[in-house]
Amino acid sequence: MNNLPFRAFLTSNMDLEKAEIKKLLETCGQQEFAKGQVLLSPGQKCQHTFYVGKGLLRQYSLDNKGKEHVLQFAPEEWFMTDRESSYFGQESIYYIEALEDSLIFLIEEQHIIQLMDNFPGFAEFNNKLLHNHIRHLQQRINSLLSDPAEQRYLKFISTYPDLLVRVPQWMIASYLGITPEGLSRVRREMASRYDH
Amino acid sequence: MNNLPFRAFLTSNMDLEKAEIKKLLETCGQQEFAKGQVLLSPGQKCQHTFYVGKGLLRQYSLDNKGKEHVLQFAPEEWFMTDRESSYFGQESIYYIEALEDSLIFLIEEQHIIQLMDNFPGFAEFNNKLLHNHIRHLQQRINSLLSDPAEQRYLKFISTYPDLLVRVPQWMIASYLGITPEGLSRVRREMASRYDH
DNA sequence: CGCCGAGTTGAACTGAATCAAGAAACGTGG
DNA sequence: CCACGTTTCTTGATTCAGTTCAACTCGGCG
Repeated sequence: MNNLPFRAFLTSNMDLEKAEIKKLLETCGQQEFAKGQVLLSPGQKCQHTFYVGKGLLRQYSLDNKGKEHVLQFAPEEWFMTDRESSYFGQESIYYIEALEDSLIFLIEEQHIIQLMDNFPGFAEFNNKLLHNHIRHLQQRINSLLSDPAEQRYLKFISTYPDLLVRVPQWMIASYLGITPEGLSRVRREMASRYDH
Repeated sequence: MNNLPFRAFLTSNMDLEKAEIKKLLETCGQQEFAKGQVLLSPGQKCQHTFYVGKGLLRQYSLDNKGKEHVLQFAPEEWFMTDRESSYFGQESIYYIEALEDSLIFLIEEQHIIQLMDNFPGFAEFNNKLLHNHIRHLQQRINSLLSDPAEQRYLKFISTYPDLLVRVPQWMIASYLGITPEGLSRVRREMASRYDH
């Protein structure tokens, strides 16, 4: 079966040896999701960590007024899961949805634990992923606390230039914690400053 | 030497065996910090993960207007570190400061890696800590995106009831992403609703 | 006693939300 | 390939939550 995108990513990672990669690829499934398809809904337990081989996922919540709030995006070569749910076994409060037709590799939490127990290299690999995740979350919190809307938008652009063209503007607004109208105005303001 | 608080915490953790605990306690140092003392400043590399045996730490950043923003608090039995710095080796952009006279256990990143390599149980322990950290950060982001100031305050109270009395109000305001005046008004509003 | 940091309060202000409407882009079926 | 409805984006008018600035109180502490 064609697990090339995932295999290539794992191979490029220095921490992992052939045996570990083989074992991981054996135990993980893969599945195609059409644009708009939902991989996880509130109330469900998140069973997998998703690796995005192709396409784009987003995680979002719904507040009590029915408003969506984007927690994160995951384009190619990113992992996405609701760790609150998949690791701690709680019911999730989030949606995970495919924003494009996507090829997803699915890893079960128990297999991650097993691999960690058997391969120190995999434990370090996993450790690195978690630290990376924490780094992003921390930077985002700091930005939400410190920066006005425009700066958050600028940081978003420089961190995720590709998403700018793949994701509708109102979702970016949601990710930034402002309304679509708000982001529209921020953009107009920026543009007007630029051409005098 | 008296490493009892840390030993007790580690012993109560199911993942860890005696040998691992012994090794960890051997390699980690301990130090007392007075109230107000700074454990990490911007520009430095964060060399340690801090375990709080007694006392209270906070991590905060300074924005370009000189305003403080509290990233997190760490009371007894919590770990604190700037993982962006200690793991990725970058210079930190945060302060870590003791809010009370504190007894701190210091663990070096390299020792964590070593323990992970030698003890699968420790890898799982570490894994759990990281997942816990991620869970908190994610919940906070969701709250910052979804909830108005008052709800964020209510969540803070129910999550960290003890901090309410140990931390000055203006720091809690900073943690919540509002001004001290803002929080003062929120509290007045809540109180007035309560006694009619 | 006097000082200083913490908390409160009021008045004016502001960044962003809301509401409503129109324009542009997009997709789908005929 | 066009026609249609739907979604996205923009714009304006209004409202609102929360900020800013300044004054005042309170309690602890040298």
